[in-house]
Amino acid sequence: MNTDTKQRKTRRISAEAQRSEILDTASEMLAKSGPDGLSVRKLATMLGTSTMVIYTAFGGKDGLITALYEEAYERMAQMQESVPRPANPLEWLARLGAAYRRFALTFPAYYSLMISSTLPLATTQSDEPVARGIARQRAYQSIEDCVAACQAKAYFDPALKPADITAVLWATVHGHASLELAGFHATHEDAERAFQLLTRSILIGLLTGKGKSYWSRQQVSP
Amino acid sequence: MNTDTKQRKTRRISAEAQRSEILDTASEMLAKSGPDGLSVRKLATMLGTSTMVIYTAFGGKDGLITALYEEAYERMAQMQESVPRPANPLEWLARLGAAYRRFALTFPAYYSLMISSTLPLATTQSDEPVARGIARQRAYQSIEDCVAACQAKAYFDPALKPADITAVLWATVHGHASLELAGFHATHEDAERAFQLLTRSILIGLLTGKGKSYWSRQQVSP
DNA sequence: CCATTAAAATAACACTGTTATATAATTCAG
DNA sequence: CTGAATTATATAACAGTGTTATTTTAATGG
Repeated sequence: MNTDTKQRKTRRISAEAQRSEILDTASEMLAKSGPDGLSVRKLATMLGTSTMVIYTAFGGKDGLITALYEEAYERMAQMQESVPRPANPLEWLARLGAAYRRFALTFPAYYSLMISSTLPLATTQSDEPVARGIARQRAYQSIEDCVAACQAKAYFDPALKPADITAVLWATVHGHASLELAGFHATHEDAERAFQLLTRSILIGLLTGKGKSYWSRQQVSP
Repeated sequence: MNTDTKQRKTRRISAEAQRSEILDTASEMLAKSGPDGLSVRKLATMLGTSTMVIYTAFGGKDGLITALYEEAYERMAQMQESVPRPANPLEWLARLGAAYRRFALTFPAYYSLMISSTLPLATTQSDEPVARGIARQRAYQSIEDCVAACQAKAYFDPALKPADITAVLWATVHGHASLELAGFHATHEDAERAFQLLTRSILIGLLTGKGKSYWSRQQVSP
């Protein structure tokens, strides 16, 4: 019988355990010092190792940031999926929007990493960009499903392209979260009021007659 | 008579001319290589001088970026102010929103600099942040005036805080521009359709009954 | 006209990401 | 189980960055 049954260990711990250990420390660094404060050398020193372990595990800083990027979308996807799904898709949509904002405010470093266009975009080949697209897709899935449900109930115009509605909703919550994180609003109450006005307005603007009647009924007597 | 009538020249050209010469080259660099590609050393080499001239003129890279930041808001303000102002404020508002998007698409480097929160924010004292606030104020002025005009005509609910409406409109166009620049939309047509749907929806959602009647009249028979 | 002063060039410092080389540990074959 | 091949780590060096201290140069004012 072969001895391959014993688990392969590279050095002391498995490669994946080391990968996640690096990622954990890197995410701390990211949350504390921001994307610019993330240093491969500091990270290695903080881990008590050499810089090479980051290179063997992630290929370099770009690979590390890409991994953090995917981690950010993973967390976003989890937060979106953990939103309770009420019977009515309009209520679901409102909760999804609130969850998006909550994610941005809870993990500002991850969020700013997600939206920063100054990333290693055109890196090697069509390899990492694809993986990035997959990670994003899961985060978008909930809102796409919700839009489809709203159109199925004719709350939104079924003639509209679902992707267009999704883009509109995404731009709405993203625009607010981006401004709020940038310190646009003086107080938290101002930000809260603006978010409420924004989400209610875009909903009203998108709703059909059937959607509006349901919405107003809910608004009046909740 | 004194010899002070001759214009004081520091070296070869005036300090302000040198400042703008540096800023011009820096903006080219910014537009070509993005905020990360902006290097003090490369800039000095490109100018045929030493790095010290940037330090004497701007105090360092942070000061240079702050100057570019103000330049960006200056251009944004000019683009907003150059928008023709029709008699009806709703049409004006639509054109202001289109101008915002046009600015982002025309000067993506300046725009990404404006919205990048990873800037030398808490730098020295309460000196540069104030100047930054002033530069922003001018860019916001047009939309604030427009909102006030819309509320005066009761197109928007006069009971609402003008700042809230402004924040909503700003988040809307900013959210779309940010997503479009990040490559969210596959084609230009998709982006165009999404922008139209977004701006029309937010307007409809914000308008009062009086505003809606005017808007639909315009939409039907333009 | 010369002494003072301010600016620019030069060189050095502390840092960054990355890579080439050498060392150590692990794996695999016999 | 032992020796050879492989792989990961550590070390050191390279090219680049922003910044600062020092020296040199130019412009100013008495």
